[in-house]
Amino acid sequence: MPKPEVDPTVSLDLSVDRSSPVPLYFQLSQQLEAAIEHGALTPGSLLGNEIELAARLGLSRPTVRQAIQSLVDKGLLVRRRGVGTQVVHSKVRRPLELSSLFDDLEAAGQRPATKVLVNTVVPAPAEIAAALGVAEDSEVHRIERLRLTHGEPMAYLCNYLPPGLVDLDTGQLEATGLYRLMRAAGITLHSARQSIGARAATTSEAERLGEDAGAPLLTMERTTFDDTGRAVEFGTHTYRPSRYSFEFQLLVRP
Amino acid sequence: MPKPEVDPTVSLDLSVDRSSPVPLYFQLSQQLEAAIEHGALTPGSLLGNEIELAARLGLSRPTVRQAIQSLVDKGLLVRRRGVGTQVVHSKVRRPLELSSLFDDLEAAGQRPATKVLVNTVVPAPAEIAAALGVAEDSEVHRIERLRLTHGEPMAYLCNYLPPGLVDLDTGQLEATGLYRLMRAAGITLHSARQSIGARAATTSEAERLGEDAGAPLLTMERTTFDDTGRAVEFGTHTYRPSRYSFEFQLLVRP
DNA sequence: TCAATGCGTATGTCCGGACAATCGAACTAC
DNA sequence: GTAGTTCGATTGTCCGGACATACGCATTGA
Repeated sequence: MPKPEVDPTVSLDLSVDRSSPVPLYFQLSQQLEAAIEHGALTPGSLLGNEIELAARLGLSRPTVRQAIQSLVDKGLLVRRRGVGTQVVHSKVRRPLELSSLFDDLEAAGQRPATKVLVNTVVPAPAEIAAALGVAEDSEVHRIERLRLTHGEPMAYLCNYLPPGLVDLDTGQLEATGLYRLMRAAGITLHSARQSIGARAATTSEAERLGEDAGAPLLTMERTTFDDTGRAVEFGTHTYRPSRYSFEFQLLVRP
Repeated sequence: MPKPEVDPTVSLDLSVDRSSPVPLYFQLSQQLEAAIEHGALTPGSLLGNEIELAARLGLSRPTVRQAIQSLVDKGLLVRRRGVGTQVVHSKVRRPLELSSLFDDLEAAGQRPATKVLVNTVVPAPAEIAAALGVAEDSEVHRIERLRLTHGEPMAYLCNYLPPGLVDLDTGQLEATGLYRLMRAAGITLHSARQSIGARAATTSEAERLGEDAGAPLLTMERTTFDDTGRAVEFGTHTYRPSRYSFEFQLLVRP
């Protein structure tokens, strides 16, 4: 007969600093997340009821709930009415984020390099104008980049940006990623509409990426919006499927 | 000189039914979402401050905040301290959900058809056993399906499931999607780890999908977890890129 | 033996209030 | 005229309590 699946309640030492400007619920959620990451809270273990937890920390229940809720939203915890809150099993981590290729590679220790092929201003073609929500033939930035790892080309990136948003210095573009430049320019990235497909490489694409003509390529088209809903970037990317694939984690919206 | 970008506060008739079992915050958020979808709340318009809104509806501010917060989480609204809450510009809609190919096609009016090629029980190969978190060579379900639209093959789906979770009737598999069967069996889908790539079709793959050998294929590998973190499904899918691409919307986690 | 009932427990929902932090605009001083 | 300041408006955070609802388990009944 298998053992019962619910681990016992775990008790660990949590504390909050009321003099800190960091919100209390955030302090708590960070400590809980660290405990989960660190293994102090094992998958399946119960978190102990909210009332008692609040009392132990000298917080109110709404504050504790807010901390727990943020972790539920991240997919780290599951609440069950009448049962309690428990840590999700398995190595289900890292929800899907609006990811930057540059950051992804750097996080993977790949030391990405970028070669800027084009950095200019052009009149917007119809399709790009529609995606960015600007007038056709109005001026937009156009940058083309080759992203390399270990000296080998990995992706070809073509991006369009509305004018005046960010200063596109070629040197900076080669040193860091586009998203970092945009964030540094005070743009709050909010959401993106993506489309991922595949197709056979044309001759020029193949040449750029060091593949044979007709080889399969992974393609991605993306329009990125800031927090007011303005389109701030449109890009078409092609990846060498032998060197890159999209990996992400989805959460079901309740 | 351009006009100021912030539209005036919009006032519309909202109401809640206290006798309904539907939570008040949910009633409100649904009405607001409908107003946004319907166009009564135009992009950029301010929602009016929370206090006054609460008073007008006879609700408390926390309840109103909960309603608004749920729409902020969905990406429909933006809060700005000292300014107010406004509707996001643009047609930024539909966040990314853990999607079912079957449902996606049906929503697109494609009338999907499914042909079950294999529906059997096999000893789990090492890779599948690891993904599902079961012992190697323990028994797992294996189903292979061909998904067609307009009589043409569109995708080849190979899935593995742990035993005992859901009753895999071939007739039902041809009539509906796997996720629907799982939900109907009481499984609460929670998250999935996906990997999307591309490669050239092998001879047998090409034959199955009606492509030429060497043609580019879009590939997807997915492990799905339920709300306790158990793996409940592992699948490898191949799509004809001329007939399918992945489209989704990402939200940035604040 | 097995099903129906009741109870404790935990989360879900909701209230009303308080103060802090931040933004934008009007205002003031130079 | 311009720069800095003040101030009103609005969301952000937090409290303490109340009742509703659902789940799991033990008890009871057939």
